Amino acid sequence: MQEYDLKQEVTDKYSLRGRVFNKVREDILSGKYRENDELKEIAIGEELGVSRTPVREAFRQLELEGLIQIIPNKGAYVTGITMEDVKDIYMIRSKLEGLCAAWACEHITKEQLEEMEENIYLAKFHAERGHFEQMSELDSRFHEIMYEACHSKLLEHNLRDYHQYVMRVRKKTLSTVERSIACNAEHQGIYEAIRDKNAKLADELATLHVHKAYENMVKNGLREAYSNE
Amino acid sequence: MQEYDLKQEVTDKYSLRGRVFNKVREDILSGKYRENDELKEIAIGEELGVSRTPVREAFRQLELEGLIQIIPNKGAYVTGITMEDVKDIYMIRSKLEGLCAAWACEHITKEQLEEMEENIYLAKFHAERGHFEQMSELDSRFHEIMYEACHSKLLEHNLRDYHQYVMRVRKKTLSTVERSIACNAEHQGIYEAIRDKNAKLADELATLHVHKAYENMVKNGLREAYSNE
DNA sequence: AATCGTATAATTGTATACAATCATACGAAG
DNA sequence: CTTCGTATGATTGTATACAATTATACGATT
Repeated sequence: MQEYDLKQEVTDKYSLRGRVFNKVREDILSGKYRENDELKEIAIGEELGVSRTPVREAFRQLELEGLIQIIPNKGAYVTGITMEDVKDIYMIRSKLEGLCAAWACEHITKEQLEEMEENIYLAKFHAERGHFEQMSELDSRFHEIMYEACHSKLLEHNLRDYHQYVMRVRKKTLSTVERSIACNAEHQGIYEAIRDKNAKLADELATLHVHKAYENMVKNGLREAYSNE
Repeated sequence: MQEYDLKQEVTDKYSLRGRVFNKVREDILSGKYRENDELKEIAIGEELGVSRTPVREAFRQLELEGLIQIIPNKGAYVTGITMEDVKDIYMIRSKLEGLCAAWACEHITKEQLEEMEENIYLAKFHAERGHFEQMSELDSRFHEIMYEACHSKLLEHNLRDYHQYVMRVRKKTLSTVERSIACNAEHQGIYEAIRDKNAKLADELATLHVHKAYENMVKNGLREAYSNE
């Protein structure tokens, strides 16, 4: 698993296609490209200093991820994520994170448990002080540990994808001290359940955690969080 | 949504890349290519009478689907699906099909409900007579209707992907008269719950349905079902 | 003035040529 | 006999050329 990720990283770093893929993906998720924007192979290629070939290959991947839609002989158009999609993703994630937490009970390693504990400890510090950048990082990492610990490459892949999708939105959901503290407390609960090998509880708490995150986002105004400022 | 599917169909039919993608995907899922087989661009290209360019683009998509792994400057290797993966997929699907059924309660159309009813009626006929080919078709279609009816392009896409993944295995799970009849009865239950807008029940029944399918598969010997005869 | 058709430009689809990287085989040195 | 290094071949990565398709503009016709 680490091996695969390593390879992937190498690919992304050293192949032009990987660089194009990551760049365009980033630009779509960050909002640089907006819905229905047309992505032209030559333009993207020139911007990154590569020819059309790696751009095209990257486009095919982006299409499969659902970030762009390619109409044959016509062009590539940014699909974007609607508010409906965001809601759907949170609902799907709540189910899958529950499954993930339950599976993690069986497969998590001592090292992963220790990293979780450290993560929560550090997050407590930053949560109280409103260090939202660090909180976002720590939150991402907490979930990432769980994805790795569930020991299912399919579930891990699936959850990581969705996580990326809503990354931009998710950052905003941690932008209050109250939510940061509550979020970290929920992490603590999930951690303890996994540590105690209580799969049922871990499932419930992780499911609830994602629900809470979504509710908080809605409360704070999904519209503003979602639109590009 | 139909529009997208139509476009996709057109792409697959008329573009070389689409043809290559479908062909290789089919060959992997059908077991023609086995795990760790190396797929060479030139060989695949010659086999289908196309150049390397569309082959490479198809490979990038297959990589993202997780069906092959591309090692930079080395080659493309078939990943295959392990028995562990199959189990994971069924567990994931059981959760997501539940969600799908629940959402379908809100969004299903009269036409879709009618097609479900017809599907179940026809399946009863074939189930009792052991027409497994038709049963497999009908079963796929029943779930497909649900995917469309849930009105979430993300969930629909996700479930369809997994469905394809285990298609080959799934066919075998319907290879007894007893299971065919039980399966159809479960469909009937799900249909009625959706028809009555009982989301909670629909969720439970759909979740259980996938679990039952998996249990049946295990009982009938997952090993034989999975290996290539 | 409006509409249709054609010509031109722009863009994507595919094939091929070349560069870079990796695997293999063979021979020399120890 | 083993091992290392080099050379050769095979394969992938990228760029570019050409073909096919689509969009646009302009003029002719009604």
